[in-house]
Amino acid sequence: MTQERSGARRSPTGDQLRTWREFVETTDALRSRLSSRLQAESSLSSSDYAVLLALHDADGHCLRSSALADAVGWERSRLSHQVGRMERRGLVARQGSRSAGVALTDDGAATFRRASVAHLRTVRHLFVDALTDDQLAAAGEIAAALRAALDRPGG
Amino acid sequence: MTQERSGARRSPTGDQLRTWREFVETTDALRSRLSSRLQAESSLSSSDYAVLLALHDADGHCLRSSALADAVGWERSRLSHQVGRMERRGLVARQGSRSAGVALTDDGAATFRRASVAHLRTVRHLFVDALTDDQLAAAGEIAAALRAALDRPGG
DNA sequence: ACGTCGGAGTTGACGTGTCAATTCCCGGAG
DNA sequence: CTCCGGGAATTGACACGTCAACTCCGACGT
Repeated sequence: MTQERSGARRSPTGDQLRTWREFVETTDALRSRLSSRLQAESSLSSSDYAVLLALHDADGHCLRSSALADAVGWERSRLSHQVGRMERRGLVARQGSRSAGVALTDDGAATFRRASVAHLRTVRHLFVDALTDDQLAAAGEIAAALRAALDRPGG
Repeated sequence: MTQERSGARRSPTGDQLRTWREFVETTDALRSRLSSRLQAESSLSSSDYAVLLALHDADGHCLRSSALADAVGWERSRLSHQVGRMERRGLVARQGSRSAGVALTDDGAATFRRASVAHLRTVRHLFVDALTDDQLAAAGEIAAALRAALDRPGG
């Protein structure tokens, strides 16, 4: 990897900072574009979609809260609020008492299937097709390197 | 499900989708890590920081709302709410009547300077130092390519 | 059996982002 | 001068995320 450049902890150079800003602003814009497309096409937020996806992939279209939180990688309380809102809209249903699990309703499953077609097309259009094969591969490596830095103890 | 023959609008392949998910989840995690560091070190949100940065760079530490909205790339109403909150905390001040502009207070300028040292160190640590020189360059190219796709008419 | 301990799940309060009004101000037409 | 149109800026209502309580329930030791 990058070896120690002279000073231990000095600021990024102007070029590095420019790259950083371009990178973060663009990924932000991409995220928000995808989210508003999803909203416009299917009346779902990205969070809604993440939950529907996790439940759709799950056995019996049902998961316990903790497994679901794990699958989407969220805090418990965030999930609880999210599931509450989705339950009000009829996309999911809580099973039995306190800790039985969350299940996709038929409506939720149908909504997800409809949404995912459009969503995947958008992903292809704005990400996959926007990059060359080399760039796509590089994007994967960059993500892995960033993830490694995040997971490093001092991260 | 996926037909081989239809070229134009088919779904991403499994590999492409994996890369996408890894990419988006990692950039998300990076963003949220930076944001919580900033919060812990300086009691500023990323939005606060963006506004302070734009004003700090501005002539006279002051900008009209529309110029500021432009600089940070936000909706007007989002900016208005944000400035209102920051004004309550004494970081910025609205000038005169309705549309004169927003200025950095001394407190805001000092807070920004203090925050930026720590923030830039974190950026260096989690982004610049996490990537090889080649990866950093590739990140810039990827951002440019994604930006181009976003800006394209049909985007 | 009884207590109590701890983790899972929920709730409430609050800061934040978005959308749809609404207000304010300015410049031109009558 | 007065009225009107339109853009800039603000506001309100609501969806969302986070943090800190709080509730529930089952496991364990005695």
